[in-house]
Amino acid sequence: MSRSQITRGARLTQADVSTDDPVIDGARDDDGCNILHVDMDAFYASCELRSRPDLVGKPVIVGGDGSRGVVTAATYEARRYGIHSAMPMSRAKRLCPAVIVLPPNFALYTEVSAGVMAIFRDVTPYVEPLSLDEAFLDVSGARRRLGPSADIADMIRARVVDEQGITCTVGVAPTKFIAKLASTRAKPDGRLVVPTDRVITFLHPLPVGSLWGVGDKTEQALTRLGLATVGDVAHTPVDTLIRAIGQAAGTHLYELAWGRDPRPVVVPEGEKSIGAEETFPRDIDDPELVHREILRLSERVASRLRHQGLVSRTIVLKVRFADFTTISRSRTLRSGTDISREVYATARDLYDALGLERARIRLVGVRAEGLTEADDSPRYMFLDEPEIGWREAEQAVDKASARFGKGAVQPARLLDTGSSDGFGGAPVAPRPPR
DNA sequence: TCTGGGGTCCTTCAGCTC
DNA sequence: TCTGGAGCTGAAGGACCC
Repeated sequence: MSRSQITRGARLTQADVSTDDPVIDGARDDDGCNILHVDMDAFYASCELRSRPDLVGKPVIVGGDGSRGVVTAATYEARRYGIHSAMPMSRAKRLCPAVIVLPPNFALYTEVSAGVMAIFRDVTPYVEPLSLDEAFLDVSGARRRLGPSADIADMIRARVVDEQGITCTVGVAPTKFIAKLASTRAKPDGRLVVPTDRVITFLHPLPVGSLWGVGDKTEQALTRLGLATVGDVAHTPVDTLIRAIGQAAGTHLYELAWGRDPRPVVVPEGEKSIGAEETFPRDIDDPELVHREILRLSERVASRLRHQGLVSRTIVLKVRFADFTTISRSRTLRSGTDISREVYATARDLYDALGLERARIRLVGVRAEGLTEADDSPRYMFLDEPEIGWREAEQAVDKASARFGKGAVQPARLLDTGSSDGFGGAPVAPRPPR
């Protein structure tokens, strides 16, 4: 997306967004519309194109290029070929042989995201990020200072282009759910206001898959009931929905279908779990290789725990087999831990307890749940545990990694021994500081 | 066609305590 | 002492989101 394509600060007209939409704004009819949903357009791809202007206007996708990679983001030019995110890379290349594939650069996306979120927090303290590239904003207080919600939305769009060089789309509505639908409808590089009195008109013709929380399985269940649109769901007795899809989902969808979504914009308190997982380049059946991968993942998870000053009480091991069936096993510890060695010991125990004999494994994952602040968490010492132990040693490793780079210091088992297992190792010798 | 990686939430079931 | 129910917690798995 080039800057020249963007009508900076301009109010959208009906034609800017859609020519056949019965509820498109264009007017200042945004009373009661205090919620904004801001969504970056093809975020990862847009970040890449900032430094590669030669690729603007071309079909570009971001994603892993290995045999099992999937598309993480696609420019709108690539989407014209039917490419979308989560699609296997092999299929994307078949659909568009000329597509340009870029590897993901999450450090860059995190940096751009921080800049964008800072713009949001300039507008209102009530910002609820959903991911790196989207957030809800409650602007009910900011309206007194900055004007109508639609104007605030346009100001945000202009600032994101000016300061970060990418475009975004904003949905403006009385509730989070409708605001999100509005931004989806107005994409890319648009803004759509759905006033309170037009919510039902906007909502009911949409397919059931538009409802938040309706994925493949739920859509199939609703289709079996003969429900195709949101309006169909709204006119179905809630008990029928509960029988088909469960208590929570049934009542939730019924309320959403009538545009009722009382959830406020919540400033997040912190993460609830931290995990890492890895799909092997090919399915493996060697327990030693699985142990090594569990060690590598445990190191990553524990390092992130220490970095964020958190400890975890529950360690979860995830295993996906060659046929894509997935199981998980968990164990709750006596006290929270941020020690790689303990995370690994627990995850490895869980794996060994499965008693898998040469089962073909596609993926393993390690997740830490039950997170609390390390300072608040009591630590139970064992009698044979030295006062200065693994925790201090691993903190020293963290410092070395920060100075010399990731992988500068790591368990000997993870060093590349020249084996031909295909998973390799990490850099061995620490580099001297410059 | 052949499915990544990082998360959250919900449901179900089992075990424990009162 | 035994038994059943309620309530809680942990574990496992599924579905969903970006």
